[in-house]
Amino acid sequence: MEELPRYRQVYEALRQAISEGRYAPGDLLPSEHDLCQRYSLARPTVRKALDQLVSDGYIQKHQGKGSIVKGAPRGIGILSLSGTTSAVGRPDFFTRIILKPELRPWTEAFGFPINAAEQQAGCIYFERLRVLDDAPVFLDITMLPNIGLPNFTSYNLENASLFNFLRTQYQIVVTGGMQQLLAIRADKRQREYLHVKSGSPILQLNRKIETSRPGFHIYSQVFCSTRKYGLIGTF
Amino acid sequence: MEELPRYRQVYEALRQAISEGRYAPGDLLPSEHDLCQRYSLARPTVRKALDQLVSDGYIQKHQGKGSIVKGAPRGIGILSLSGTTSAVGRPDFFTRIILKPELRPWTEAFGFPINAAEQQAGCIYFERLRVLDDAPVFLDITMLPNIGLPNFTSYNLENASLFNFLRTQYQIVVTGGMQQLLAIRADKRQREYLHVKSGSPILQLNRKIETSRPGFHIYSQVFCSTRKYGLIGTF
DNA sequence: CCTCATTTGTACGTATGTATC
DNA sequence: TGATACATACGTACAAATGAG
Repeated sequence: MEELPRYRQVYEALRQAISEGRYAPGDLLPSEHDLCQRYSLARPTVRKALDQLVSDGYIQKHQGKGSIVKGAPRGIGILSLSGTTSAVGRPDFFTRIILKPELRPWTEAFGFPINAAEQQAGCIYFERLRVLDDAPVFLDITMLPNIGLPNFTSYNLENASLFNFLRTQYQIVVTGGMQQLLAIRADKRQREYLHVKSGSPILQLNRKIETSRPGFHIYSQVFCSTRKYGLIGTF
Repeated sequence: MEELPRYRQVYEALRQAISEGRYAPGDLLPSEHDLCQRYSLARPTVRKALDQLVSDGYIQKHQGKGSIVKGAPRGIGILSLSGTTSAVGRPDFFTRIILKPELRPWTEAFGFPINAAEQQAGCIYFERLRVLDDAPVFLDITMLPNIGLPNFTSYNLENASLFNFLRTQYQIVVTGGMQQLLAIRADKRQREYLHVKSGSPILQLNRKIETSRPGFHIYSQVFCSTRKYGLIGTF
């Protein structure tokens, strides 16, 4: 097991505390000075953790005042960095495999250009349905290049987060990405999986996800009915 | 005139260089060491600028390798922090006022709760249409509390960014926010302004924007036809 | 209105670890 | 293997905003 950096440990501890309500919205976090003492760290280290909390929307900082708790970002946070599973963060959220991972040639990558190495390696393709509260929420199509992923197709992704899976099995971590958003009319297949009526408007997300492995990208297309839940993001 | 922090100056310089193509996608930026010498700064300062470029999607960093230029984020970047005008960044993008700023009582704020001070102060309400390439793209409804904004309704927002306007006139800067995304069917009014057909799917964004002034929020609702352009964001 | 303690913001310098080539 | 480049972490100093008195 690998040790997290110290600033990350502080980040995780505070994030958890906020998520559990041990710090309520409107509260002030302990001052940077206090946190330094509490964790036996220097101020730049603590500040890095706090910066991360700000950019994730958990707190807001004001000079001369302190760090104000905003609370855990609500809703379905697929717009943020975390994978869908951890972003949604509800125990009744689960994943059903529609189409098991299989090897294919690349045809296209949701409008994103792919590089030569990816093209040459072929594509691992699979489809999943994300279900919340007994209702289908996301239809999720994923493609990734078949580069250095031994036995990928034989594993079971049923209820593991893809991002966790890549991290633990292959030491690949997500570092960022870009996404394009469209409003479309659901087609027949999407209607069936998402249980929406004919012609219903749904969201389409095309995502190109960067990883710690240079030149290795995850391409993902998500269809989402927003009738019950809107997608939520912070910035 | 106020001096920007040094890390911000470096950020702006590099951002501009990337936007203008002086560093092309795939290029390596100068190393942190080089940038330190070039700008006569210490490494933490340069690193802060680079961190910002990473989180804005301009570059990607890899340990042992360097900072790889990704290029300027493309498309209509309303999902990012910048205001719409600067995010779109095209000279043929402009703003038409549909409804001039007027004072109203608060009724609701796009589903977000508002605080007592905001409720008490009343609401400045206005509507704008954003046009690109002669085609309407956004219908933008904005509400903000009438707190410390003398003469706001008498100014002309026609082609000024709201965020720039608040910054220069009132020293209010945007620090972050949250947004909710929905796919909806365009109603009659939206169809007329956005020039879409009956029943067309469009995007609805509800945004609550935090500012440097504690307790002062901007509430904004954006309707967007994605037929020609998709919304783009990085994460 | 001013002062002062507190708190965050900016910036420096240094050291060591680790990934890449 | 070594040189280079980024990652983590420490300690220090001063500036600027806030809020209490």
